[in-house]
Amino acid sequence: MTILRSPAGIPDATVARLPLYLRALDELAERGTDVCSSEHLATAAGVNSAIVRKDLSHLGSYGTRGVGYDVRFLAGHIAAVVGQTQPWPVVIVGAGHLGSALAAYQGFGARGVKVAAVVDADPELIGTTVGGHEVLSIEDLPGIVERDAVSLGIIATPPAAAQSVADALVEAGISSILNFAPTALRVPAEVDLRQVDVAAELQILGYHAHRRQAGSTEEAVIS
Amino acid sequence: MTILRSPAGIPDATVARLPLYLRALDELAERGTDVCSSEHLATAAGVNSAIVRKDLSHLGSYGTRGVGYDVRFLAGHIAAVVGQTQPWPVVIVGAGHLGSALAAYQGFGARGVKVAAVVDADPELIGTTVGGHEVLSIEDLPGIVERDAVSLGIIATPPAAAQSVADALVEAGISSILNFAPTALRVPAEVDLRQVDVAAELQILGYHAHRRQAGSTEEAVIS
DNA sequence: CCCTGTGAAGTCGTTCACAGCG
DNA sequence: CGCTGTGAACGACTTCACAGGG
Repeated sequence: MTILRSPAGIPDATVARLPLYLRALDELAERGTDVCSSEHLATAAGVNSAIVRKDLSHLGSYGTRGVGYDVRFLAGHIAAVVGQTQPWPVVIVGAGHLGSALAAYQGFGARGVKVAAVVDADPELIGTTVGGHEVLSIEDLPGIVERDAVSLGIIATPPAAAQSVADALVEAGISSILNFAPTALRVPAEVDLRQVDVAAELQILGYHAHRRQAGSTEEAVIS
Repeated sequence: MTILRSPAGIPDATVARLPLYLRALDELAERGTDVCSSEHLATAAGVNSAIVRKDLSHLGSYGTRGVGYDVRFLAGHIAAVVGQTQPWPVVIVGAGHLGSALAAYQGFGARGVKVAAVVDADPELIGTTVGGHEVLSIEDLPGIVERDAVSLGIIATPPAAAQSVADALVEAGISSILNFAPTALRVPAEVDLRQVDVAAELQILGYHAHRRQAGSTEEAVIS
């Protein structure tokens, strides 16, 4: 008999949407909604309802047919799946504009993230305070990582420094990296790397804007 | 006969990689590389070579068989496709930590983006200077958009304000929005919307980190 | 001979549509 | 009767493998 369906092998696309559902469910809960349909959750999360049902089915989650999902129960379930039962400690490398903004960001707490430390290589910045965190030396990384059992690192440095920072993070034992520097990083296969490139996002938007403008005047000439 | 293959209908996945190629090509050009193979470009951009060739084939771009691609020519061609022949003016809404960091970001210039204005709703912030830009009132949006022909907007406000800001941007005539606020925005279909959610990225990384840790101890119990 | 450009195959994700349960 | 959960159809993207040109 089935006792526990361990949520193994959840598709990446689904995993990427779980945080959206979590956020949407938290909002619904705050507004006093106890139960919601897939349709309801879908609009709150900005996706369509078929995909919500398919995604949730991957977690082996139980809704009630004819009724919907228990908001609090589902939120707790998803939180457990993403390992957000207790906050993840994160180390931010780079105390420039972006690093400071991230260090000061108030929204992390509610999303299961807490800033363990901010480090930088620049002696001028070390010792200053950003977002309530004293900036430490990047030399201290190994100690910080071990002491707070940090497994997530954020790179918020200029591109030229990003690769060596990544190496240092891996060396210190960090296995998940979020990189804001516009560079392709080389990391070992077991390290999980995600990229945020604001300029690239704008260029993608630019492409579509460009097509909208040019679309009417330009014409394809084929054959 | 085929005179011009207008690059219509480029797959979204390809469009999303064009900025990476552009960045990689610019780096190669700076290092004095004149010609590069798909393999070469692939490693510089952090993808694999088959996808580079397929992507470039969508642009109708010409490499030389047995040799590779002319770095400068290809960069110019991609820049033209994404509409980056001249910088896109961008308006940043929200002069908090994140908005300030974006306003001060030095990397936009090289990537075909220029900050046209920074606006905020908070009277305390209006008139201050962030990243060399005087913060203007959000009331001035329509004027700014029209004067500088801005078509890209960045939302860097608290989530509670994001929807009304989006409405204001659309109202002012902006058709492409990059949203940093963790909220699902509702915009007209003709408006292009992209989302950057740092906390969500960290949660995704958290999921994998969680599985790495728990994977060995937990076990699936099926049937 | 090497590297591009591309059909074909394979993989992954989404959407559809409905059976089944509360 | 409504909504979940899911097989099946569909579509998109990636990878393979090789024909073809410089």
